[in-house]
Amino acid sequence: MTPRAQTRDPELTRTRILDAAETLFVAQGFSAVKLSELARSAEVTKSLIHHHFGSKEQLWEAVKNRAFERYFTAQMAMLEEAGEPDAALLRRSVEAYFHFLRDNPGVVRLFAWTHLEGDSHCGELDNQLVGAGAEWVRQAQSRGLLRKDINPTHVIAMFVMTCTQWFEAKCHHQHWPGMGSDAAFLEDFLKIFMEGVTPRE
Amino acid sequence: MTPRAQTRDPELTRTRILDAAETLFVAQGFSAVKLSELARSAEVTKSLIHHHFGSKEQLWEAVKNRAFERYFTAQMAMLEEAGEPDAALLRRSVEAYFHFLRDNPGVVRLFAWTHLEGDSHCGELDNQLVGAGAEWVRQAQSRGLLRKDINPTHVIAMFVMTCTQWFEAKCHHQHWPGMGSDAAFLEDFLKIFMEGVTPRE
DNA sequence: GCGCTAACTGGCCGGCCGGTCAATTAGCTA
DNA sequence: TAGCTAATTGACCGGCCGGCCAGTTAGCGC
Repeated sequence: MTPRAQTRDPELTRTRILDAAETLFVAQGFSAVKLSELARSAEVTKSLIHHHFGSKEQLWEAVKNRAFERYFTAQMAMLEEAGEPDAALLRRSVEAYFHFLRDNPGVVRLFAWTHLEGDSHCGELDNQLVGAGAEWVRQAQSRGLLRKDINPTHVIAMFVMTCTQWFEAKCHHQHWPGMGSDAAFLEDFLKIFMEGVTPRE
Repeated sequence: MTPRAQTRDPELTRTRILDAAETLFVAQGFSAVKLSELARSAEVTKSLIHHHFGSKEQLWEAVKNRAFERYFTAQMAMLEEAGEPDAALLRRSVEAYFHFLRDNPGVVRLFAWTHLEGDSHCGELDNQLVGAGAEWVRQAQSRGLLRKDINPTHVIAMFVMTCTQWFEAKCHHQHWPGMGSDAAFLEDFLKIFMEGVTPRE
């Protein structure tokens, strides 16, 4: 390791390590990543990683925490700018979530790795999000905008899970005969979903 | 390794290794599994694993192939006993798929690991399944049992993905406020889904 | 300037990883 | 029963893994 610029910037170093680690962890998962590879990719020494993060496990935690905080704040922002419940809000929320995942494939994979690890921490993080979403559904139900015989949390869960799986298992179903594009699938999902949650007179 | 029963049974040995490997791979993923641990768990020497399967990668392939073949034949059987299209068949298929995944949690995790690896092989395997399912949807559409303005493959994909994600990300959403049981979620999903695919007059 | 703290380096280590190999032996065939 | 094949063993290997540590030095407070 030839000594880099004579200047020290611990904060920058931390983020350089975090960025490189996120890239590698997202791509390969925790145990497949080698610290030596990570050090090379972040252009730092292995010792520096230990200096800043203690151990590989702790670094993994730091990567997850940072990513999920980003996810959480982004979702919170989307939720807040949603405004008053009206008939089209649910549709717009689904579209927004779908596009968010499409534009942040790393988040999807990070979620998937943590699911497989059985790590429920990130799930707890969006209790607030889901709670708020479910509350909105409840209001819409009482106003007669959505059918009343469905658990509000299940409405949120259903579209969140469909969007997530669409991107998580893309490699699996993208070659299925007759499968359409992102946009085409979203459109068909919304047709079924919106029709399914609309109250019948 | 104290020599086991004096009897040799290569076929049994193979399946013992495969079984132990499946358990460990399902639980930890490919790279986190150590051959030494696997050997201990299968009550076999490490060398024997290499003798029968060549390498860790080849063993992983063998595990996946066996599991997906089991999955495939089980699904094929379900498809064949489905019989003639009628209004309730789609509902029964969703329930059957949901219960299959509930009773075979290993399959769900195996799918998830392969998705993260970007392995599309298992996805190709069920092209037949999806093709047959989509064909059934198409027939139901032309008979007026299902609405016609939706891509048949997307109908299949939608319930497959929802069921999969429900079990794959259980640790994530099981503590969400208001989230119900397996049965309650399935019920609500079916309410929305069936209502969404039913034609409107 | 002076000295302290912490960022940073490079060399090192014990352990264990996946894999190999020569030797042994069970079980089948003729 | 002799002989061959392949299942099975245990000792062994090179490599590299995560982690440690003694030493160097930049930057900041005084």
